[in-house]
Amino acid sequence: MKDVAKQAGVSQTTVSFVLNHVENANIPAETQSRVWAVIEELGYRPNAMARNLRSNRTHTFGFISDVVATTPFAGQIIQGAQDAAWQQNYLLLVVNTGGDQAVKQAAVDTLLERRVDGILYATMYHRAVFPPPQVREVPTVLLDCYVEDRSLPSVVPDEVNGGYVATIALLQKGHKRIGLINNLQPVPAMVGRQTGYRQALAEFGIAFDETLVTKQSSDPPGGYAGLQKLMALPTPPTALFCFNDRMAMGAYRYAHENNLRIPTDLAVVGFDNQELIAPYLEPPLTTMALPHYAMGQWAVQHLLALIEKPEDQNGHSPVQQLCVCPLIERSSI
Amino acid sequence: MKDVAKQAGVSQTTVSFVLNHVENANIPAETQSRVWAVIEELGYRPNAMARNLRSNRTHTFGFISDVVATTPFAGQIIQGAQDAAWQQNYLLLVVNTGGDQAVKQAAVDTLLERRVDGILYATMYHRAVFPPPQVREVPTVLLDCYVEDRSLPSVVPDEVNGGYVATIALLQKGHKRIGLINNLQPVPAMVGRQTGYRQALAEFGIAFDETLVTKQSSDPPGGYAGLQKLMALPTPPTALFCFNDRMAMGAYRYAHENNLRIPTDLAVVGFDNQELIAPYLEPPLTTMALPHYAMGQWAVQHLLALIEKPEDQNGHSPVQQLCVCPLIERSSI
DNA sequence: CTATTCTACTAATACGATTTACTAATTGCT
DNA sequence: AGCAATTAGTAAATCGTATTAGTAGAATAG
Repeated sequence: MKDVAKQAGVSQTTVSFVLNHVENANIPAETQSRVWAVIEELGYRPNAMARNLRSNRTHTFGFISDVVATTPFAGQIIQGAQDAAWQQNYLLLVVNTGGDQAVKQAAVDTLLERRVDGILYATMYHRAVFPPPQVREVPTVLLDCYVEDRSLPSVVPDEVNGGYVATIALLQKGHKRIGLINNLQPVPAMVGRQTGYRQALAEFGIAFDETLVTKQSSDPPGGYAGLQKLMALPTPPTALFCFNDRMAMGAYRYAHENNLRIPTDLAVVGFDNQELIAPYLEPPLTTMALPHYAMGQWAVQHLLALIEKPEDQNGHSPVQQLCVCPLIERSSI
Repeated sequence: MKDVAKQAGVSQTTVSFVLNHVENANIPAETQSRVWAVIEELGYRPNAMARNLRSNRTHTFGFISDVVATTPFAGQIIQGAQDAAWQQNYLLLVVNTGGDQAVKQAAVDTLLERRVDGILYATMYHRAVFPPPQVREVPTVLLDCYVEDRSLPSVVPDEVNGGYVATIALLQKGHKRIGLINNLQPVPAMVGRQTGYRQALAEFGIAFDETLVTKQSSDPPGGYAGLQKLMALPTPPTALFCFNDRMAMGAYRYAHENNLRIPTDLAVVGFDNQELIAPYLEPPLTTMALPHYAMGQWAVQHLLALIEKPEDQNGHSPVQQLCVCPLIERSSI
């Protein structure tokens, strides 16, 4: 910067002013273009560290997650966050902890040392978390997770609505007996989707039949076993809502092996819209998409809002945002 | 730091010395523990920006990629890089360009402004790239990609060996007619794997039969069509090597529909070890894994080497590292 | 007993920006 | 013409650390 100043015949202060487009610095256009020309000529690149040190802003967010970056499930979370951040001239410092509590702690410490302007704390699937307390030293938003006492802002999929929409789609095709192959673990997705399922049934005046829901491991074998069990019922279902696409994959297998035609004999809707599975099943699977990209975006935008106008926050309890899961229609219902 | 110094009754310099475990500073153990105690007490956290500014090292690498973070294909690349970096006290600043050249340019500029110690330039799949020339201002390694003139170090999968190993696995089971459903685009993976396939055949004294290789789109329909074509041959193959698991998925479908039992009537080996597909096909698919994690690790380690001892590099042309693809044995051969 | 080395520190500077407070020259207004 | 306001800048302080060059006193060597 000193060199630029010398070469342009101005002070270093002036260079800083033109570089930052300072409004009331009264630098005439002519001088400005002279400075810019020298900047170009010397290939000057401002030093972000010095700038950050002085202005006490890094334009960087920490992105902490268990294993998000790794999995085929939630890469879009990062993508959404990154895109939104990039648009506002922010960058993401990502660290995957692998679920290790000590690493989580160390990660938060490192990020705070580096003076990130905020923290995104993400998980691979929707669940409760217990982040290290230091995250509260800086604006933080939870991504695809939440704390029990809701003392931090969070964004998660609207599981209830997801279950509702999926079931409604089946009901609208005239189905009256709809099986639900749910997850074993009582995670929010499992509980929420079943709630939505019941809401939809109620809306169509159909009584909830406990025998139509079965809990299985959340993989293809689970889906296979689930459908097997449901088809053994006195009045088997004509439609099926699976907790996820992998289970739907197993259900498909059972259907094929037992000459059940999809969607004629059995309509199927999945969940997750797994890009490697759903479109390629035979027939292509109708399923609910998780709004990973949108959640990532929302998290960054909210973080920015918290930073720009913290006063908006005053008095309100931290936002707990729900993102809707869109129905992806293919050919299985 | 000043506050710590005051409270501990020493100079700021001394605090800095104990903080950094400076060897020949002759700070007696007693003073050191006094300082540490105050650090603890005040909850002092060093300011990385100031430190970086002074020492001109950020302990940060830029990770630029087209869409790596996003895809279910290569998330492990990031994971490997991140783990290796974390171990050496480095963090990753990731930016996904979405393949846009202007964004790529801007990304490099931003990272250089932030004075990253090095750049990792990654792609979703093995191919040639043309990174912005400024990456050369700082140590850079190409990840899962390379430049035509080999003027930058790179690490990519050993495609030839991969094709070779896959084919050998089939040959060792006694197969003599092995079909190859390859990709349409002449990418390194397509060319390399076919080369390996031919090498393996040659080693077993089997003549290359052009009619046994077909090029198809790299998705399940492509695999389906490919197998269909091969089975129409006068002497159809008894084994099949697919360019990837998704094509193998399509081949499976054709096999099932035509009462070809796997592996009895037809042995199949895929490529990619796609975690959502390969283990869940019926029977589980034997396939080649891409060494994404290992490549990410290697890239970071090489970057560190370039930084620590740049002199090792003198005279040598940039390393072009190949990583072997391990065979993942399941039940399809 | 003096000269040297060692121990345990500290003062001051530099890293590369941003920002505040100031000034000299010009312009505007009555 | 005389004073205020505006224009076009600049000097200097500051952000929080690392590091160099030193220093006062104690220990050791000759």
